[in-house]
Amino acid sequence: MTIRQDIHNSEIPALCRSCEARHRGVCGALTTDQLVELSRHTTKRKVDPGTVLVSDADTIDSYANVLAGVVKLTKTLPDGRQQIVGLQFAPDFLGRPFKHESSITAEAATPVRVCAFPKKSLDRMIEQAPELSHRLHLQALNELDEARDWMLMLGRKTASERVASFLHLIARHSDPEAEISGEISFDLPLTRADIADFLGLTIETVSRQLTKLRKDGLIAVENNRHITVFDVARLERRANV
Amino acid sequence: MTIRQDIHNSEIPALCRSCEARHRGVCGALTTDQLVELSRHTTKRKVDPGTVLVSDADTIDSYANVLAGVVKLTKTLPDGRQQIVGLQFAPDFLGRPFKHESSITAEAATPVRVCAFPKKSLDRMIEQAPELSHRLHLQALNELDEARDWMLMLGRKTASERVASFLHLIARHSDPEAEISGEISFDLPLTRADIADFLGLTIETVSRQLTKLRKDGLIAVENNRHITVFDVARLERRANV
DNA sequence: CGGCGTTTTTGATCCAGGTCAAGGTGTTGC
DNA sequence: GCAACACCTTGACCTGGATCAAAAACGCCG
Repeated sequence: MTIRQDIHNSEIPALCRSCEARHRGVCGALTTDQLVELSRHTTKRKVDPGTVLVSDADTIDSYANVLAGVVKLTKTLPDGRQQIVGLQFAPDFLGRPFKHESSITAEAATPVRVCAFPKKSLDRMIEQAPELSHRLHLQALNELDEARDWMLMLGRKTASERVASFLHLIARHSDPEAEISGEISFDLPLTRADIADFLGLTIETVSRQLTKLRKDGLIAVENNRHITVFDVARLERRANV
Repeated sequence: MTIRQDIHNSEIPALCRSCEARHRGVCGALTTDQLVELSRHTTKRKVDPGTVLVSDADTIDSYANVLAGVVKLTKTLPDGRQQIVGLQFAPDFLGRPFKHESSITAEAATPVRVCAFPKKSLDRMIEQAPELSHRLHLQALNELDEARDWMLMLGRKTASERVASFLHLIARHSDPEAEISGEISFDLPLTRADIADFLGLTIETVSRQLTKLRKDGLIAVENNRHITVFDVARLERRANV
């Protein structure tokens, strides 16, 4: 008990408090025993933008929680055309349960902190902890819903609707509680190239659409990264959400 | 025991044998008790193409197994632009666990047989049968993988690659065991309009690309629906899978 | 079989967004 | 402070696929 308490008061809580934000992490679904076991194999890492966390060539042997930053999931055609197929924000879970190879590359889009643990240990725990399994199921369904919204965007929206949709997505993520109509500021977690790969456009088109939004007085841009949206509701209308 | 055996030999087995094909159905994960309970509220339906099974306006109060045919999941923008975001083949499970409203419309693309049961009953069983929950989790992950392949297609592939990808998808589905290189025939489960909504194109472009494939000697088309692919490997190369 | 609505194909034209090519703007290190 | 580099914007032009219009093929029913 003292030992457990010890661990619980030193390493694990820090790990878990961040995992637990917004109740989408993994740790809160585990018993103290499992946490102790897991923490033995856990490694926290801080990685720079551009670092590849999982390559589509690899076999997957670890999972991770995103503690801070944004991870982009990409797919690439043989000739280099690329598409971002998912964005993982803290505290999302990173990994593909029940499968040993990935067809997806995961790469840090911003400076990222992750907390990684071996697939084996967690897979064992999934079987024992229905609550954990349920959370992972929920995240999968959630990602599926997002992917489908995104498919509508990729298949049917115009360039200007796409860029507005993207800004709206980031705005909502940066402050989920924000007023529907009103002003909101945030830093873009992606470069223009990433935004283009996200939206299925080129960087030139993204840039032109941002310029248009700026000239229309809907947003302000500082240092290419910091965005202020003056009227979220109007942006949303442009996005055709 | 006799009663159970009775039921098991009359209604349920028929239902389950179809559900169970390719091990993606729901029934095989249930105990006999649960099957008996479920079968009390189960209704099989045969529906014509175009019938809406779930509307995005509705609240969801039932699940279903697709026993035969193809169901398309669509999203529509206010101005009518539409995108197919999922295709459910038999014996897929149809429904969104843990949520009471859908942002998606499910519509029969071909004549379809479904076996529907109330959400409530199954939700209760999910909690009691980890095996069932696990299967649904697997299907969700599977659909997520498919959605992401699809996003790459929608974001980055050309019209000709898209149409080839589509034919390849249907070919694989119609005979998963088929030779990689060789001939294969099948009926398209979708109209040109559906194919266009699937691929993010217009019907004219789909038609032109099919004509091109025909003129290139890669496929033959009879009655607008029956397709023969002469060289699956060559099609796959065109698709840039 | 022939008439009629629906679906598909084909053709002509147009335009949103891609491509190519400079030029700006920040950021980092010396 | 300024050189070097990475990133972003702007402009000119081009093209793949959309749009509009019409003809052809199919499917259904009397």
